[in-house]
Parts: sequence; C-alpha cells; structure tokens
Amino acid sequence: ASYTVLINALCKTGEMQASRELLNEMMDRGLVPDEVTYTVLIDGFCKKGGSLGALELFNEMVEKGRNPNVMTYTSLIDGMYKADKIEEAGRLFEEMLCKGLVPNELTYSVLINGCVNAENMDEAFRLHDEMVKLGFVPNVVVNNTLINGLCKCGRIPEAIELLKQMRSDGSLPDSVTYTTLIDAYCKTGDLPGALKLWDEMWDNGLIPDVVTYNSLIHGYCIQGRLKEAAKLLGEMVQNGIFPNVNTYNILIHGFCKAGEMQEVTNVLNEMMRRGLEPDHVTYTAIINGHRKAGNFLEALKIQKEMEEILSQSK
RNA sequence: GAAAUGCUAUAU
Repeated sequence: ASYTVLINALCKTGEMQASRELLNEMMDRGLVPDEVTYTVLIDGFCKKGGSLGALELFNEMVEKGRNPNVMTYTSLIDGMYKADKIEEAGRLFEEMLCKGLVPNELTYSVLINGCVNAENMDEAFRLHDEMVKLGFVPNVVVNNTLINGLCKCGRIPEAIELLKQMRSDGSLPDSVTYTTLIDAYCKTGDLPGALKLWDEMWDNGLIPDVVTYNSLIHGYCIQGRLKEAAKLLGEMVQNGIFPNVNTYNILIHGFCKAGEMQEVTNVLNEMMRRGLEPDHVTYTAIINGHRKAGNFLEALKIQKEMEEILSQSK
C-alpha cells in the first residue's frame, strides 16, 4: 500500500520511468503488486506514458495472476479512447462484461466521453439511456459530457435544453457546464450570448475558473476586441485566478492574427515574468504571426529559438 | 492507497 502511494505520486507528476522502476524494485523484493498498484500505474501510463505501455502493464498484471477490476478497465478504456484506439476500447469493454464485471457510473461516463470525442452522439445517448435503465442517475459529469458533445456538433439549442433539464432533474449545473456553453457561444461568434451565460453563472453562485476566463478571453479575441480581452486577463488576476499557458497563448494568438506583433512581445514578456514557459503552441502562433505580417526572417529566427529551447527543456 | 467532463497554435 505504501508503494502504491509513492507510485501514484510519481504518476501524477508524470515521472513514469521512475514509477515503473519502483514497481520493479517492489518485485525484486519478492512482493507481487496488487490490482490497485497495477491500476494506478496503468492509469498513469494512459495519461502520460503512452497507451502501449499501459496495455503491456495490463497483460503483465494478468500474467501475474492479478485480476483487473472495474477501475482497471475503466482507466484503460479511457486511455484507449484518448489515444484514438476506439476499437481497442470497445474490445476491452466487451472483455470486462464477459468477465462478469459490472460497469459503474464512471465507466459509463468514460464510454460516453469516448463517443463524444468521436462525434458519435447517437451512441453517446444510447449509452446514457442504457445507464438510466440500469438504475444510474446521470450525474453532472455525464450531463456536462453530453452538453459538450452537442456543442461540438453544432447542436447548441439541444445543449441548452439539456441545461434546463439538469436544473429540473436536480443534477445542478456547475462551472464546467457553463464554461462548455460559454465556449460554444464564443466560437459561433455569439459573444453577447456567452456573456448572458456568464451572468447567469454568477447569479447561480458559481465562480469562473481559469478555463472559464480563457474561453471568454478567446471570445473577445475572436471578435477582434483585443483590448477587452487583455482587460479580462487583468480582471481574472484581480479575482485571484491565475492565468495558465493557454490564457497567454489565446491572447498572443489574438494579437498575432491582428498583426500587432509589438503587443505579442509585451504579452510574451508578461507571461514569462509570471514564470510561465512558452510552449510549442505559443511558438507556432508567433511564427505564424510573423509570416502573415510578411516578416519571414523573424519567423525563421523564432523557429530556431523554439527548436533550441524545446529540445533543451526535454 | 486507484478511475470520468470544459479552454489555446499549425502559413500556402
């Protein structure tokens, strides 16, 4: 159990090599990791270390006589979906059922999210109905997942219907629900609609987080209202919400599109002052901005800079 | 001692 705690900690910080070594150390001492330990490591590999490693561990676990449980399968199925191995995910679900394991609410939310990302809303709703038939009451995560799927397919009116239904069903919307919808409105160019939801969110006592702010900042950028976007970033800091790399990437991309490369430099400096490192998204936005502005030399220069910095930090 | 949902770039 204490090994599991350590392995889990290493997984959460993405140090998969070290956590795998810890598992080996355990076995060298003659201990056979139990299903919880394996599940923690499998989940870690799904999130950071690659889906192949996760599948290998799963096989290893079975060879060692450990029985994967519902959590093991749910983690692994989620990992397969996220690695776009949809067939493998489906196969694992079947296997799990064959072994007599009963899917729970989280299993269903993972399956539904997989369908959503494959833009298969029919299957997502089929699974939703199935879980209801089995006696589960879809929670806020399941509903948020469906709302996201509807939004991504351009079915915003139906997403709003679901929001209303959540209220009457007592599965109260949370800030993720609102952020999903705000983002969708922003992307269709309906900033006023997004702002209406923003107010409604506050009225319901919900507090925006960094993703909510990022979505709305993006909305202002899409409208070319860059000053207001930058102002909103200031507001979020005042409200005690710390911007992340995405926040700055959104704003930098906005200024790049507008050809305001001086502003880009200012924002980039502010980002680094906050201790945030530009990533490949930051760089591709800036390189593209310079190209669009016709400054190919600067674009090349930054590309070189990116290659150097990003190879070092690895 | 373990698992699920929302945000960013990619010219021609």
